[in-house]
Amino acid sequence: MLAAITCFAEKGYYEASMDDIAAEANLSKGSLYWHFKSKRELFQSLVERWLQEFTDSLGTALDGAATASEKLRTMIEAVKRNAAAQPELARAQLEFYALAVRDEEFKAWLHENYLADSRFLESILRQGIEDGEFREVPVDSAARMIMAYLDGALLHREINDPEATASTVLDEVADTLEALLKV
Amino acid sequence: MLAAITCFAEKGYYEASMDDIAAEANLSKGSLYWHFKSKRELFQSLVERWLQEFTDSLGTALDGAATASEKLRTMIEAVKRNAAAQPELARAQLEFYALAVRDEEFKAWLHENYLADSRFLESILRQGIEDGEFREVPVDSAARMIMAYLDGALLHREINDPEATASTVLDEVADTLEALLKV
DNA sequence: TAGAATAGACTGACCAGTCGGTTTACTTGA
DNA sequence: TCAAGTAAACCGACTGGTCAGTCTATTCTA
Repeated sequence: MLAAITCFAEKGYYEASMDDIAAEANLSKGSLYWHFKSKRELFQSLVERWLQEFTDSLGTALDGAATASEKLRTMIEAVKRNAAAQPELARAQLEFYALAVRDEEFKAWLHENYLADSRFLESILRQGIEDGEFREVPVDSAARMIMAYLDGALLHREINDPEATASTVLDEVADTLEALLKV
Repeated sequence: MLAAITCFAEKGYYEASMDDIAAEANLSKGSLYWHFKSKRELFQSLVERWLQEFTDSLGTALDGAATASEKLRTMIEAVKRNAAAQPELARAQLEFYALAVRDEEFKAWLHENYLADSRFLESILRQGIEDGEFREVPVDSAARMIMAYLDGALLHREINDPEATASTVLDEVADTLEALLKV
């Protein structure tokens, strides 16, 4: 699976062949197909693991964060950790979004995660507003905004500034969000 | 080229074959290759036109807008008009981003546009801050934030809410930005 | 009648997925 | 203790299909 991430990130889903992946993994094609019944399934398990890891990482990240902006930062910290743990994954992620547009199953997975993250963000925002820490903005659209901003920033990094680390980009996101949300 | 947009939007770059496009255009493959020397070149001219149209649309959009938030709205209006004129294009756009990650020429085009749009947004933000209309935020990161938010919102629409029109999404973006930026 | 435009059969490369056979590691029972 | 058994894991040649791009022949059109 590591080999697959490497190949997909380097060449993209369509241009990475199963032969490439097998070679990268020092495996024969036959063995590769012993473990995964198709290219799609291989990609699918990659995504499954990625989504799972992110959810876990987010869940544990909540401990200890008290104020809403601390929670927000902690959440972005989790994104950072994930990005740092597997830098190639960011590219594979874009590939995945492009595929998901045409794949109902992938789309459903992403949507589920999207809803979960939305709710999570909304609760943070609600708390922040109640505590007088954040401005009074509609929590639903603000939550969507944060998620769009996050994904958009990582997307733009790929295109406009591949040298920048995800970490740097995410620090700016955190700062900007705080500057915009705080009273 | 319309046929190509349709096919790329429906199937994606790799799964849309030149035969598909020729059929959609009621043309033979030979004729298609008489007009475009390769699949990449065909896609390239699509993007070229799209970027050009957006730049034009933006340029003319400036007339009549006085305050910074009016200008911001006018700009988003331009994005809306473009999206409305060719709904399939939004999907092709995501496809294009995914390709651009691995194509230096495409990447350079996007980057150029990105820089131009950044500068434009920064000038709007600067004006808004000077006029006391917007809060005092760093204009460079705020400009990046707006662009990331815009692209992110359109991306998320594809995945999470394909039924929503680009128009609806962009209205929310405009409102949210105003709510966050205004003093 | 030249050359712009179209037609569609054809080629060659590539690649997902298969298949028959081999190796490795582990169990079992005499 | 070890030979036989077995199943997980591996190997890579092969197949069938697809598709970008080519080529030659034909039809408009000015």
